[in-house]
Amino acid sequence: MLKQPLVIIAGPNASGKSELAVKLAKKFNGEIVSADSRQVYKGMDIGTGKVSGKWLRVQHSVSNIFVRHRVLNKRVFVYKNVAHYCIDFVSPKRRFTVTEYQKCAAGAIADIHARGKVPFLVGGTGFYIKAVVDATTFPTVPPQIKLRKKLEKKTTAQLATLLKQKDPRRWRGIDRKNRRRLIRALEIIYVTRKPVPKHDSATPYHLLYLGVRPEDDAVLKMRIAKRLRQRLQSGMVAEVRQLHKKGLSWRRLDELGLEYRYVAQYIRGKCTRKALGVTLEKEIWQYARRQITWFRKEKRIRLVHSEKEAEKQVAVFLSKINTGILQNGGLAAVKYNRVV
RNA sequence: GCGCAGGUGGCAGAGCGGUCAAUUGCACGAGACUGUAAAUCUCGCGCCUUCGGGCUACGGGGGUUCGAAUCCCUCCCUGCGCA
Repeated sequence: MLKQPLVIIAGPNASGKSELAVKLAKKFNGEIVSADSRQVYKGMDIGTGKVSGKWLRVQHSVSNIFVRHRVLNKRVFVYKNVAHYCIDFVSPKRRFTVTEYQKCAAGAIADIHARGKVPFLVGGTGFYIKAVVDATTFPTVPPQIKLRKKLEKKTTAQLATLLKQKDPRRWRGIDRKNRRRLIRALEIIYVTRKPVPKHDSATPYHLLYLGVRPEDDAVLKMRIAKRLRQRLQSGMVAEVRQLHKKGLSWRRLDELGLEYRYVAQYIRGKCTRKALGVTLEKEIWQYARRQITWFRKEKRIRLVHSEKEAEKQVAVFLSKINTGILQNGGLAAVKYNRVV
């Protein structure tokens, strides 16, 4: 079977991924699959920089002979007339996980392919992107709350020793000071009664992996600062208040990180408005650094510095792909109808 | 001008005769990442190094001592109180 194309657009916070993606998707008959661990949540809009799309009913009228489509009358998140998937669909009260994301994204991609369109995987969550792009297999052990509580009582050193006994191979590779990882590894071992399986992964797609990142750190910093100011001015605090009112505990908000963590602290009177701005700007920058570290490691990435360059890359990539779909112009016509 | 309290690495802030290139936190830098990933975690952080060590350092200068960031004198600066 032929591999289907997948265009990835990755980059740190505030690098302009979303807008670029929409432009490219429009131009190349694409649809967007978001790869953002926070934009999946409903009600988290301003703080995540979610595009201001709407949930619309969509009729996919596919006129493509290769496709036996199945999606009819589905609701789709649409922004600037481009469909977005894996976004704005889960309750923030719940803890969403990579595997769930993986299923959602893989499904969306298959669906987009089935309709003869090009999927654009766009986001800043490296781990999520990797899970999809390499179809990583995760051990099928869902989080065991009770077990975790028990393990949580042990010291980090104890956990490490335990893991060393049960699974030396995993122990060798793991970050031995990271309790969260140790606990998960042990959890897998206890449930499956076997060592943690080796990771296997293989790309099921033809990839074009694009990276966006401002040439200069100073530019990125400025963009972060500017964006933050806008968020704070346009209801960021109210959004967090609203989430809390709807039942998100402070603890949960803290876990959600960045804006959600620090605005919640501000609301609880733990810092002044001014201090909030300062810390957040710093924290977001640090986060961007972590993202960059992740993507730096990804050797398949091609850095693009402008919209033009990105367009060119996509054009060349798609023209090389020999699926027939793109050449014969059998592109699906899609209509989005407003849902009340 | 007098009295008191201080001046330590980018900042905050320990140390108060040797084991101090100097606890710690923050900032900064690098990195990890097998169902929380905006999370979680690690390492580095005066200068040089053949990684043994070497050099310059705790406001400036001078002293005491085998030895000072730590004690004394003096100068400069800062904060508080009195003028």
